[in-house]
Amino acid sequence: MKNQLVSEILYKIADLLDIKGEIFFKTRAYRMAAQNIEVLDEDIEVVTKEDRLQSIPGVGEALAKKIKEIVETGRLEYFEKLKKEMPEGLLALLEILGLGPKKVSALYNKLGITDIEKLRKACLNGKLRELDGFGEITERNILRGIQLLEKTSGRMLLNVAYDDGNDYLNYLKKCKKINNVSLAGSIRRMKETIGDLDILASSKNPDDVMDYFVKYKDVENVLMKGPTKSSVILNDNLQVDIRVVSGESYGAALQYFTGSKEHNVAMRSLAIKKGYKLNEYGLFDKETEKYISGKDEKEIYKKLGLDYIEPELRENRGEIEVAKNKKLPKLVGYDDIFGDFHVHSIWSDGSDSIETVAGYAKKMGYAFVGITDHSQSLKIANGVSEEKIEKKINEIKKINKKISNFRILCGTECDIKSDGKLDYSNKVLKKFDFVYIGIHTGFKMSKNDMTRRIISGMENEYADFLAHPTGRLIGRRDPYEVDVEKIIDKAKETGTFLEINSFPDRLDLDDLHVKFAKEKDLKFVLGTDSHSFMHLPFMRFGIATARRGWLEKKDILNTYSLKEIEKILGRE
DNA sequence: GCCGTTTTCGGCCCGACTGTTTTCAGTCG
Repeated sequence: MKNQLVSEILYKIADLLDIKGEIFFKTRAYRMAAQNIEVLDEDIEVVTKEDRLQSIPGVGEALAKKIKEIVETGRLEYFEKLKKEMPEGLLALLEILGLGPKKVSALYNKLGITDIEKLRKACLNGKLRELDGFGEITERNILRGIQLLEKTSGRMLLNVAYDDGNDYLNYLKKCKKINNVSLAGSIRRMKETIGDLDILASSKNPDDVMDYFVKYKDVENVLMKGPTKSSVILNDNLQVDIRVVSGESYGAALQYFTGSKEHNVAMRSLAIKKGYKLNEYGLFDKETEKYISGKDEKEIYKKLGLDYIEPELRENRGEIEVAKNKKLPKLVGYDDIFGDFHVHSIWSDGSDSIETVAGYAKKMGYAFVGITDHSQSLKIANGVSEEKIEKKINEIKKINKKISNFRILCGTECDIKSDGKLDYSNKVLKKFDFVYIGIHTGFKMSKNDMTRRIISGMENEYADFLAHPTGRLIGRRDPYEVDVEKIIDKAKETGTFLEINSFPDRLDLDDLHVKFAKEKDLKFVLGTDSHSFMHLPFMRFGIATARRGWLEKKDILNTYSLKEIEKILGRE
C-alpha cells in the first residue's frame, strides 16, 4: 500500500506551497486530498490501475496525474522541484509554536534560515527583530517554542492527557461561576495521541472564570489570557486551552471545539447547503442571520438532518454521510466490557500475583480476567516452561474456588517463533482456556516473511487471538513490516480474533485498521496487556479505539457472557 | 486545485489573540 506515501507527499507539498505564498485554497485542496487518501480503505495502487483516482473526494484532474506518478515511480517531479526551490528543513520550522508559513518564508528569504539550529542562533543574536513584523518578543517566543518542541516532540500519549484533563476538569467544576464545562478537542474524541488539551466552559462571568483557570496548581506558564480564550502550559509540558462562551452557544461551541477540523469543515459545508451558517456561536439562518440553535450539541446535528455523531467518530471518515442515512453503528459503550483477556502475572513478567489481579478485576465489576503469561522461549520476560503450566492451571483452579461470581481464565501469550511455529506444543496449548499468539522477537523481517510467519501462527488450530497485530509502540517503535490486509483475510478464514491491545503506547490494531477489518466482518478482543493490576483501567483506551473504529458490542468478544465466550472458543 | 439542483467561473469556514503596528497581519484551532 502506497497510500501513506502519497498522502505524506501531498501534505508536504501543501506546507511548501504555503511557505511559497500560494493561495490558501490551493494548499487546502492538497490537504483535503491527502487526508482522504490517508483514510481511504482501498489500496491506492488498485485505484490508480483501475483509473478511478478522480472518484476520491478532493482529487481532480491535476492531482490524479500527480498521484499516478507517485504510485508508479515512487516519486514526484513537481515535489522534487519544489524541494529545490525551498529546502525541506523549512517544514520542521512550521512545527514551532507561533511560526506559520508567512514567518518561515520571511526567515528563509531575508535571513537564509533553513533549519531549527540556524533559527535558534539568529534568535539569540537578535537578528529577527530587524525584520518587518518581528520583534524582541517574537524572538523570545520562538526560542520557547523550539524548547517546547524538543522536550515533548509534539504529542503526548492519550492516558497522560486523559488524566491531566480530568483532573483539570474536576478543578473547574468547583468554580461557582461556571455553568457547564467539558473536555473538547482530540481528548474528547479519544485520539491515540494528544497535542494539547481543549476545555470548553459556559459562564456569564468569563473574566472570573479565566482568573480561576490560570490559578490551577499545575500551571507552569500562562501563554495568553483573554475573556473568551486562554492558554496555559502545565508542568508536564502539556498545553491547555480553554474557551468560555455563553449558555446559548455552549452546544455549538462544544461541537466546534471537539473537531476534528475535517469533520467541522464538512459540517459547515453541509450547513451552507441547507441554508444555514454554522459557527462556534450557533446555527444561524444564512440570509437573516437569525439564531436557530446552539444550546445543545445534539440539537445541531438534528437540525442538519443528521443522527447524533459520537465524538470518537468525528474524523470525516464517512460518518456524516452515514448519519444522514440514519445508519450509524450503535457504538460499544465504556461499560459494556465484562472482562480483560490480556493480563500478565508474576508467573512471567507481571508484578502482581494472579490473586491480586483477579481481586482488582472483580472490584472493577468484571466477570472474568484472562491471565496470559509469556511462553517458554521468551526468556527475557521470564516465559513459563511447559512443565510449569500444569502447576499454574492448578493454582488458578484453587483461586477460582475461593472467588464467587468471578472466573479466572488460564490463557497464554504464546510467541510465534521466526519459523512461524508456536512456542508450545499442541499438547500443551490444548490445556489453556484460550491462546493468544503474538510476535515478540525478530521484528526486522521482510514484509513477506513476517506476513507468512503470522499467517502460519494463525493456522494452528489452538490459536484464538492475535495479540498486538502490528507490534508498534507509539512514538518509540514503528509497526513491523506486515501485510495487514493479508492478515485480516487469513483471520477471517481461520476465525482468529484480532486484538485491540489497550495499553496506551500500543493501541494496536489502531482505529483505521479496526474500521477496515470490521468492514470485512472480523471479530475482536480487547486486552490491556497489563503488567500490574494498576494497568487494568487502560481498558477504556482500547474501548475508545474500538469506538473510533466504528465497533459495536457484538463485534467484541469481551461483551459476551462467560458461557457464550466458552461456547465461541469451543473449550467447554 | 476542486467543484457544481446558485455549474465551466467564482467561490471555497471563520473568530480570537498576540505582537506588531497605529489599523492590521499572522497564527492557531
